[in-house]
Amino acid sequence: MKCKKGLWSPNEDKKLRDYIVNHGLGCWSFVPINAGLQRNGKSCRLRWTNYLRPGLKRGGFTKHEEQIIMTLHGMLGNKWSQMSRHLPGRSDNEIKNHWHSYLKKKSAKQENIKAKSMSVDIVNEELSSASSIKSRGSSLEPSQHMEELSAHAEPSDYSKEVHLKIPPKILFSEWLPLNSDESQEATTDGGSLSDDTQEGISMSNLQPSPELDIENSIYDLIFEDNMCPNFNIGDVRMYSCDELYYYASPSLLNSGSL
DNA sequence: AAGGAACTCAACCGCCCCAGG
DNA sequence: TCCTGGGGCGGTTGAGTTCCT
Repeated sequence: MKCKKGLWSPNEDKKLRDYIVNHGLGCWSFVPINAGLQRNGKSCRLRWTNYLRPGLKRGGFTKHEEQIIMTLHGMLGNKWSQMSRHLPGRSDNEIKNHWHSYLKKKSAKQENIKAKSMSVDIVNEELSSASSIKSRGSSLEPSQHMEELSAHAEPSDYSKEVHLKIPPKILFSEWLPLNSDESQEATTDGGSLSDDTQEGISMSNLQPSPELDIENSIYDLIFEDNMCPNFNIGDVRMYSCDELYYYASPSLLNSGSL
């Protein structure tokens, strides 16, 4: 069979998602055959883990997440899959991309600043020891050196600027049923997406573990209520309650959960 | 407004590990 | 013990998008 490459079409996504929801995760080599996809097993696995898997939190990384990645990278190196285990909802590929596109430079800059400040310390040390010999010391006090250095340094959290320019988004798995009508539609197409009593994998088994922070709490709330909207919802931390209400579905609001 | 540079991100490639025959 | 196939992982690519001059 000729294997297709390149971007996945919505139709292919639907086939893969339907198959896994109905049959669960098994041997990836059989998935494309059974699901009627002209893809290889690896491609299907990648598409599922990086894009279709429920619980994926897409969009901009928060400062907290970036901090975790920076720390973990210092400890683990390029162990992206291990890092992803510490960041619920983030795939290893996403973390890797973010590192290469942004955090690597940020990390390098921080290292550079650290190295500069260390060299300034050494220079100052030498100057102060020289001043004990000569009556005149350095023209610049150590604190002045640091001021000069920090004037050229990037703001320590300039990621904030990026987040303000491009508001981070949480993308609730687009394909999840928006309402019962869609679930019904899915049933006619081979099986219900939300029927826990059905044989095979159940949606409850696919849900992410609950997190305590507000972001994930709201995520869980919407996810568990099976009301994932087919649009990107702005990162809730960036919105006022009124704006959040604007995005949330009526049934969620009526539940009084928010 | 246009064109090039820089960036983002989905996806592929190739290597490695491990289990089963 | 060797071979083979599946799965996981990290590196890399390339198309699309955004930014900058």
